Amino acid sequence: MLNNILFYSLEKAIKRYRRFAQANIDRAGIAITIDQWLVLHVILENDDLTQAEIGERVFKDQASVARIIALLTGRDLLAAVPLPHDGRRTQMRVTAEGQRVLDAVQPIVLSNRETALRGLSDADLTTLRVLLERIYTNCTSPPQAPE
Amino acid sequence: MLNNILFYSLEKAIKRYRRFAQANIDRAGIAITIDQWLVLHVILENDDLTQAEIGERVFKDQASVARIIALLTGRDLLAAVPLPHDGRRTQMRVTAEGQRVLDAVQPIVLSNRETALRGLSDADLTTLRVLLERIYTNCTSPPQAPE
DNA sequence: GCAACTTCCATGATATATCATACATCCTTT
DNA sequence: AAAGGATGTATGATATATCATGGAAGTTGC
Repeated sequence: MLNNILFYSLEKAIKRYRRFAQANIDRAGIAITIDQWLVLHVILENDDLTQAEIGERVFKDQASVARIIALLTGRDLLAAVPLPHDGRRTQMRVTAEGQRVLDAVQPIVLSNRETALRGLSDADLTTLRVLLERIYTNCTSPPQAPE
Repeated sequence: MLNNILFYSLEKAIKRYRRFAQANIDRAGIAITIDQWLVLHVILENDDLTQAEIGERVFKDQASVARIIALLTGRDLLAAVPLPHDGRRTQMRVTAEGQRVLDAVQPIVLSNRETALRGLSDADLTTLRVLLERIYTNCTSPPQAPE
């Protein structure tokens, strides 16, 4: 039964956290989604990643990243500069407005995390992380034998 | 920094698990999504819930439940019988085909959970659950004072 | 320098999440 | 019974997730 309810607790916690975090951003009057913020943040730190590489860092697939980038570009938080040496790609640049949004969201994200983790010790966090990573790796190589 | 990466681990674990679980259902040749299965399962156990009540049990909102029910009904896994005493509602009934799908998916779900949690002790699961519940409650009452 | 392969991105189709709203139906109060 | 409020459902708009595919551009082997 523990086994049974664990994934409920997981879903429950993550969904609640996401709703909570988004609500706090909304309440601050900042028009960006958490997912868009994540992508923008990654691009700020490394502007020469492919969409697939960005996706790896935020656990999204390339298609999702492409659409998020399109939205960020449409809102002028991100600008695409063609790369001369590779016609398939463009270099992403966070615009001044994008930087403003990042700066505005940053303290909210920190506060969200702090609130969400209130009462959890460092040891708790480590335990949690280790167990979650274990679940991740357990799900990574499919169990079925070669056919 | 622990704080920092925890939510990454959370996202990572849950997304991986969902992909893993869905892949195993797909591989078994069963045409249903995990979310549809969840809703169908809840309805089987209790066929006189409102969409909002179903949503509470699977952490979805009423709109999502409505759409999932529409899909299940369209695939004849679920049938809607009007309730005589309340014209707004219909009673949901899992069809024979729906029951077949539930039965087929059940062992896969059990095996998915077992695989995902391999190597975690009961104590680990309890710890995990307690910590996740704590995150949930931490995010539940917004921190800001009444206005 | 061309064919085959690979990489990168865009996009269609479908499912879900969220918010908001519309609509019908019920219930309560007077 | 009529008005007002509450409840249950459907649906629009937008964002994301996933799979699949198409097309452009790069690379490799010959």
